[in-house]
Amino acid sequence: MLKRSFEPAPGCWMILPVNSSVSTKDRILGAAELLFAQRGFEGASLRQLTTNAGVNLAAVNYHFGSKEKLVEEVFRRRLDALNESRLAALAQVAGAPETTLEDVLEAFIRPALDLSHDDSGALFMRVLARAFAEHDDTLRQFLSANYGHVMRQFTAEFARLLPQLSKQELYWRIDLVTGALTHAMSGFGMIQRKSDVSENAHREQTALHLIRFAVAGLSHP
Amino acid sequence: MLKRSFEPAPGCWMILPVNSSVSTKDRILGAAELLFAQRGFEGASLRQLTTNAGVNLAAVNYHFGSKEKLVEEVFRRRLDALNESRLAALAQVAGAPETTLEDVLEAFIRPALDLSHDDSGALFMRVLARAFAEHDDTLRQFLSANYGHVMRQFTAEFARLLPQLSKQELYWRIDLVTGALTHAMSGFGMIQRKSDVSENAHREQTALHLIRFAVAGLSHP
DNA sequence: GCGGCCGTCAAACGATCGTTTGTTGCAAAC
DNA sequence: GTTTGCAACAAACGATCGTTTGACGGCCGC
Repeated sequence: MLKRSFEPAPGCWMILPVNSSVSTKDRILGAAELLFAQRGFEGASLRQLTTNAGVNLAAVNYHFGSKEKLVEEVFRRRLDALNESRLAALAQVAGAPETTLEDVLEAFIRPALDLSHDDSGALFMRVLARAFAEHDDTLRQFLSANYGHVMRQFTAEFARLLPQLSKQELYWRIDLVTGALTHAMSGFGMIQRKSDVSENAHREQTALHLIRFAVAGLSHP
Repeated sequence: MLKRSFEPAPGCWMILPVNSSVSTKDRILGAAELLFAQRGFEGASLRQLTTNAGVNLAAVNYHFGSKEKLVEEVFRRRLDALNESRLAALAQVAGAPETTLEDVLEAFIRPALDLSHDDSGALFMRVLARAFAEHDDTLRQFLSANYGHVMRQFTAEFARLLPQLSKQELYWRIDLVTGALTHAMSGFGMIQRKSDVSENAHREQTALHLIRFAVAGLSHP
């Protein structure tokens, strides 16, 4: 919207408004991520949200149209990048004869783990887990419509690597693995890393745990 | 409270007030379970809830004190019975030399699966999954204080059967299994049973899937 | 310098929230 | 017959919700 108004003069000096060290829109999105994670979509009020963001109450409806649209935008901002990374990682291994289950799972888990690196990314994982548990039809349709193809591509690759499983059996196992991963990523930090372990080493260990667990759950006889 | 007023004349004709085929309290609890599953704790209003239950708006605060206490009572009613069943089933196998991982997991999963048999029980599992995702401190403390000992007993038995795992490793795996099971039970019915399979057979199959998956996740090398 | 647009703001809108109040009907206790 | 206590009810409480409005100021193209 903001960018649209600059459209008549395309390219070049599109420095974006200089005063926006962090733009109002982004401040709202950041505050929304935090408050949605803490209080849920219904529990987070726009007044609390805009106060935390340091912007006017009306700014949400001005920039996003409604609270519901804001929720969608919070998801879109993160999931666009996340799923792009996942698909890129998957593309590097999909179809290759030497590809293992670990490789595919790594392509799925690693981008999410990287996202969880900074605090706000970890918060988003909580938001995502809440959304899963909500069983809200509007949100599920939005997620399915915009990102269903990612899940479908991964499923296809799993099916290739696990030809002995029936479709029914494969769906069951993927569903269970998804549950475990969502749960683990949203509770990230519950199993505290020891102070003598570096952040990087901790993430590496986490990825190992998740992948080994998922491999075992997917491929058991 | 209602029963207290009948206390002076104990026994015999305590038919309970005849008009209460279903008491007001239970009607509220039932409607709450449904509405909490559909709209969450914040999203469910007492007006909608009491309307669905066919009781007066003030009845909730009269019988339960507040909305928050009602939430706790919804959990207590189901979890008391559920965990009693789990502990009873665990007691039958815990410590025995011939006990397998499957036995312990069966003791944990079967009561929840039986609860999900009727619709309202399945709804409760959704409520439980939402509560997990909410990360609400009040609720978590309540759950931990009242039912933490169940998890602890099961963990101890898992530790006995998986002596090769470090404590850290065991916690990781139990956490992941918990996530998978919660996810699966809350989404119960997403993988539809075929019409030519009986309800009982479907439940049996579900239990098998869950247990095999959990065994693989817990005991992989 | 002027007009038009955009982002921000305080203020208010009607709706709905959880909770409280005061009354009524009714059955048990005395 | 009177008193007491419980349960249900309509009505209202103040607070807070998402959203809308209209005014104000700064920046652009002209």
